[in-house]
Amino acid sequence: MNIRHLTFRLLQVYVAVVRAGSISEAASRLHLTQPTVSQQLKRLAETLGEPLLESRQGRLVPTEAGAELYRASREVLGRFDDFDDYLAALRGGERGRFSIALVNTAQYVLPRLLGPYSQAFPEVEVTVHIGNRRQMLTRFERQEDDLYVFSHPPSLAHALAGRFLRNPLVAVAPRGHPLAGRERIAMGELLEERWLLREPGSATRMLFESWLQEQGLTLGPTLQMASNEAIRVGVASGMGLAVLSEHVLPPQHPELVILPVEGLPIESHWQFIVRRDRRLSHAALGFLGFGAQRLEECVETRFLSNELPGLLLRLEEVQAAPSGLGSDP
Amino acid sequence: MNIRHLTFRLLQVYVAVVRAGSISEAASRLHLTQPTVSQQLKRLAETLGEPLLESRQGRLVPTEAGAELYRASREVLGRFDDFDDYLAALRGGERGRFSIALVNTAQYVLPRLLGPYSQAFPEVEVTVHIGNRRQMLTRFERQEDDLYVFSHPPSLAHALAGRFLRNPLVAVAPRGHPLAGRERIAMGELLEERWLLREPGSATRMLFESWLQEQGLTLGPTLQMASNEAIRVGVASGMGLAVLSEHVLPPQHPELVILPVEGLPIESHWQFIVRRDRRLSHAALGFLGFGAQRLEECVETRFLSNELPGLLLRLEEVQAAPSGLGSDP
DNA sequence: ATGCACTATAGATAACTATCTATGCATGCT
DNA sequence: AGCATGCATAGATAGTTATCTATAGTGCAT
Repeated sequence: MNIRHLTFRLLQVYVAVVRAGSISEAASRLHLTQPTVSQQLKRLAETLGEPLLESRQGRLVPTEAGAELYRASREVLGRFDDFDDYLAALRGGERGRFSIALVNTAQYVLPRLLGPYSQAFPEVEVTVHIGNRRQMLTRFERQEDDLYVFSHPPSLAHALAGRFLRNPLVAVAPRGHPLAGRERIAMGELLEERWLLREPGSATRMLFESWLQEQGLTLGPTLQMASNEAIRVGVASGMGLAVLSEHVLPPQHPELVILPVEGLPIESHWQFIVRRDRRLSHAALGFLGFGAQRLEECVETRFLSNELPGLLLRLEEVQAAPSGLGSDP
Repeated sequence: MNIRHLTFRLLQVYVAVVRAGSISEAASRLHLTQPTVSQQLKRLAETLGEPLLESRQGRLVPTEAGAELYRASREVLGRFDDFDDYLAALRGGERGRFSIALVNTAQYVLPRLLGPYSQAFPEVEVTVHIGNRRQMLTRFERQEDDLYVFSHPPSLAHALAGRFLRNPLVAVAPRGHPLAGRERIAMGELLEERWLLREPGSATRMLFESWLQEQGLTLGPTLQMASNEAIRVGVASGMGLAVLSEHVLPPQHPELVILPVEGLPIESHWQFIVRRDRRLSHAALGFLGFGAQRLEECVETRFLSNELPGLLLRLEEVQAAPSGLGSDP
């Protein structure tokens, strides 16, 4: 038999006939004329090289071969119905997978959004990659992920961005610091202190350094630690001062104080970055949609800055019809 | 998605592409040109409304939807390969089912053929119906079975016949019968004996009675029993005489003797009868073929009379191409 | 025997499919 | 920069399919 020209439609028609036990009846159920169904059947039987139905007491009954074809057809059609459901779930963003790459500092906050999302969409597999800004940039260049979180986005030539959270950088000092009570402090007064800095390649450090440059200031003694946590604990235990994202501080932080330095906090925003040239998975889109709607419930109001609806709109323009392949940059 | 125009061919092509990881490679494996495959893919993706493949480092890799389609396709194609095997087995007569209707007396002999056949083709389901000639005729009229075994076939207008076994009817008497030693006996001498007869509608009785009529004889006292076995035992225990198929007698029958009556044995043959208007199942054909080849090994040589090869030839002429339906008389 | 219900066949047509060759475009290696 | 490789698009064509209307044949029930 030549399977090539077998269509699913043909199987549907065949199944309908077996169920109806009559060609005419099947035809009317399928909204076709009787000769159409007769012919389809004939062609099917010829394709398979076996008669499929016999008339028995006025009712059409499958032959041995026909019965097996009926079984096969039902399985096959059922399998494709399942596939259809799967597709629907994919499209609805209820299922699938996406990966998201986070700049280190954002890991303190993103779970607030990811957690509720995963609860709502347990069938979606999310992969989270975390590293410093430089590492994330590499991933971005290589297009390894669906979504990226940066505070300062890289070139937006191939990407779209949407802010979703304020990320203020503040100066912190240990609780007993001499200037802790002051209403206003000039940065100049602090240059002789020892400063704890993140490693080069970190976004926090980059922001702090370019701020210093703007102010025309240069730090005195510094000490480098590759982790926000380590720095926070270091400051608390008197090793020095630091500029950190407010999100790094626990809600209660009795052993630390925020210094009211003039020009601080450095205002920045975390944003979701999406490559324009990579098709976004439905699941990732679903996640952004979830954020657009539910961000308010997930993060503290004072940090809120939800540009996600706008991002989604722009995405819709970019992501259009399906083609055989997703394009490759 | 519209499943209607989905062909198995399309799925085969898709599977080939996923396996090859490249359109060009798949095309060459399929002996198609690359644009052909490109287009098929495009159409497939459009039918399903989702992109199926992405280019990743020069290799085509399925998307989420594509991966699921690949799974579904393989299952579905596999299912139809199985179906194909099933068909092949059906065609080869290795599998399937048929039913055969036997005149009572034939049940002593047909198992000799059916037994070895079933051993050789254990996947074929055989149904055997047994009854007297009249009952079998009814089944024949109603076309309830694939094969029939008669000694005298009904009208052959709608049927083909092929002899396969001699069925001589002999007169039997109890061992001590006064005429048992004689070399030749005239039927006339036995008319006053009591005769045990099968019921009306039995073939054995019919043959005996028409033979008597030819001879211009009439029986004296008779006694009717609806079973060959009962009659054989009845004769052995002195209830009377009988005319029975030689096949009814066990190989050794010390308590019975065959009387050398003039004009006996009545010669008849069992034959397979096949309706011309009913498609014969491959399995039934296989059974006849088995008989044509192996009958010699299954029955005693003195009963042999194998016309089955001829019957098969005539059948081949009648049974032709497959049509959507088997025809209905 | 007459009619009803069902199936098969014929003939027509618009749409679609499979397949090709030729060509253009992007990517990545050297 | 240039070439090789691989994919996409365009245009052509023969063949196939889906579907219809009209009509003929068949078997069952009255």
